[in-house]
Amino acid sequence: MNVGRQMTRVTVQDVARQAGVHSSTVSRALNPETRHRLTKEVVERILAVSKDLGYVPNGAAAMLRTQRSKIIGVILPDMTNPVFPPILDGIDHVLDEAEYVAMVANTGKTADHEHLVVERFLGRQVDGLLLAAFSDDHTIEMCAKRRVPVIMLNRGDQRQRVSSIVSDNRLGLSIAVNHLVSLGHRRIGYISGPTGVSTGKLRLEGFKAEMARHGLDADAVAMASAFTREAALNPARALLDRFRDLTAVVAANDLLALGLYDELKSRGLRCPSDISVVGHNDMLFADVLMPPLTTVRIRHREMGEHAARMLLHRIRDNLESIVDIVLKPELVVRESTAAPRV
Amino acid sequence: MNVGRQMTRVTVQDVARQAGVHSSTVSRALNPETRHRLTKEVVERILAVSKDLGYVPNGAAAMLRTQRSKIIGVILPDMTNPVFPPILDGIDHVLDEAEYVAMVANTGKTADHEHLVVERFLGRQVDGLLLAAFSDDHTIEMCAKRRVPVIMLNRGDQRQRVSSIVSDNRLGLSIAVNHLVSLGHRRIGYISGPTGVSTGKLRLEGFKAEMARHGLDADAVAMASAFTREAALNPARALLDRFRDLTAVVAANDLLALGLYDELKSRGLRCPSDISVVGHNDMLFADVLMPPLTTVRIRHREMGEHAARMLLHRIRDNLESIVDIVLKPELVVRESTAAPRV
DNA sequence: CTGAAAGCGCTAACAA
DNA sequence: TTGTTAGCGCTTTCAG
Repeated sequence: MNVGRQMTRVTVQDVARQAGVHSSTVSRALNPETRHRLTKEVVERILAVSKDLGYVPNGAAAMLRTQRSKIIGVILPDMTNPVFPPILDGIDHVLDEAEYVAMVANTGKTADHEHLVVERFLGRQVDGLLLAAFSDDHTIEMCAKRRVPVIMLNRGDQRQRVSSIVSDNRLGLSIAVNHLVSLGHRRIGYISGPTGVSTGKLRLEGFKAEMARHGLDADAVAMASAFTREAALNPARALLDRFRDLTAVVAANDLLALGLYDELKSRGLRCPSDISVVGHNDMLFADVLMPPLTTVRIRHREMGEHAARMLLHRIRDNLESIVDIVLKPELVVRESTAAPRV
Repeated sequence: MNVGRQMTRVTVQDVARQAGVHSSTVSRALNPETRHRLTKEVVERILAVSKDLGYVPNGAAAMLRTQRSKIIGVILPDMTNPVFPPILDGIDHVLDEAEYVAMVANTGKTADHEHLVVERFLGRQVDGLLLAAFSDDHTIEMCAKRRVPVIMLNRGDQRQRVSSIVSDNRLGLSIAVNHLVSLGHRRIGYISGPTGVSTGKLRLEGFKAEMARHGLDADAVAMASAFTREAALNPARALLDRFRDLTAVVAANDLLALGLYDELKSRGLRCPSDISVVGHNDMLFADVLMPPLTTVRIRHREMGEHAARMLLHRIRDNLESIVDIVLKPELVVRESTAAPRV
């Protein structure tokens, strides 16, 4: 082990001098890919010296030289939304194994800020981008122009310019409605998320389609301005005020379902005896809500893993093909749904 | 705006040529700090050309030259623990404003892996490190040797080598016990987290101290192997089996409280009528658990913001002084606590 | 106020 | 098998 605090950074040159070789030889010895081209003896000596000196390669220099950073940018709309931590966890896991690192940023809700963050990441030389956010057109164009590999996560690109990995949102809503119908519900409401993003749009379509398939009216629909607990209040009120005969409500995600719970509670309505509720996502703690929430499960961690793997694959093999992976969700029945009272 | 897809990257040289100036002038024009030393006219021309060409500065080159990356490494033990997202959110917010970016990684639980990740981050030239994890001694030494600014978050360094920002854990437990005592409880159990980390250690001490202050026995203590929902099962069982007269249990964090809920439910015990429960952290959704959890609130987002600001401050002003910031937690009374039955 | 020149630390082509 | 050389793109003295 090294003694003495070297104030000045240790470089390949230092290692080379100490080992009595040229710096390029050190570089080769340190790289597992090229190591075999050297004498075993030399490699060992270099490795020993480099450890002894406490050498740490300077990533910036390598980056500049190789034009590859082994950094992946991950852009989320809002980390405090509980669907994202498991996604991030899955991403981290895959990147970690591949010796990549993740740069992570929240983008709030504005396209401008998203744009700024993406630009900042591109300037930091990310090798690829995982977009779980909003993702406005401008952003996607920018990445395309710079030829930066991008995978969209949890949301799809309407114009099919980039690969994506999503849950089958129409199917998810079809499953949810179907469950309620099979319990005997006929008057079913829907709290929709913003339809500007694919998740919101497809789930609403899924709801309407499945209602139609059962010959039911899909008139009790109210829009939330965001996929948050708070944003559910207004649509929940609208629904409950205007459609007195509803026996069940589907929410476009679990956070909206939770906001609906809040409103039910403040009106003294009981779930599921007065109103059945179905969510979507099976977010963390959906099973310990009051009551435990019946919902549609997405495997978020796997989604993150898949996305990261796809991206690395694209980077390494320089693929250009665009694919959409659609994961199939499944129903999780808990205590927020029951047969309607007669 | 630029037309034509430049396959090759745009550099300062390109901008310089196009603007009819030298690359160093471009550099000066692009840097707000040095911009004023140039003719207004020249600056404008350069800015226009650089936008027109779609110039994005190469961070790797700047990093290599300036020896500063504007990257902060953030190391977490486990992103899926709901205390961390708000912390990360706070960090992100501050870094974003300062035009820094965050590299984020999970470290699982092993010191080896943590070590590896920190080394990887140092190699990537992070300007500073925010450690919310485990943080074994080795890691801290390594950072100290390389003179990388570090702030520990949510955990303190026993040996006072680095600055930290934590909640007052002893006070937190004192508040929790005090609340139960004031409700009339005398036989109170405790599910402790691992005492290898400061959070676990200090909370246990806080529990014991406060019990002693009230002249109560602190004999009903069981250890969990981790701060997770699952890890609460064994200690919960041990406590419930061995101490039949308990009327209340404090858990070292909310996840452990949740695991205790699980065990209570499987035994048909009701909370709070049979057993009162108090948690710690006021994690996301503590208010919608069944029953809503009485707990001790830590302002996690603020903690993240403070930590990030402290770190940036240290980096910019090159301070060496070590400080510990201790945030005061507060009690949040919900429905998991009530007076004991007589 | 602007240009010239050097160099951050690394790697990859080419030579030997 | 190893050394030489050049250069990635930027910033920053130093000159002028």
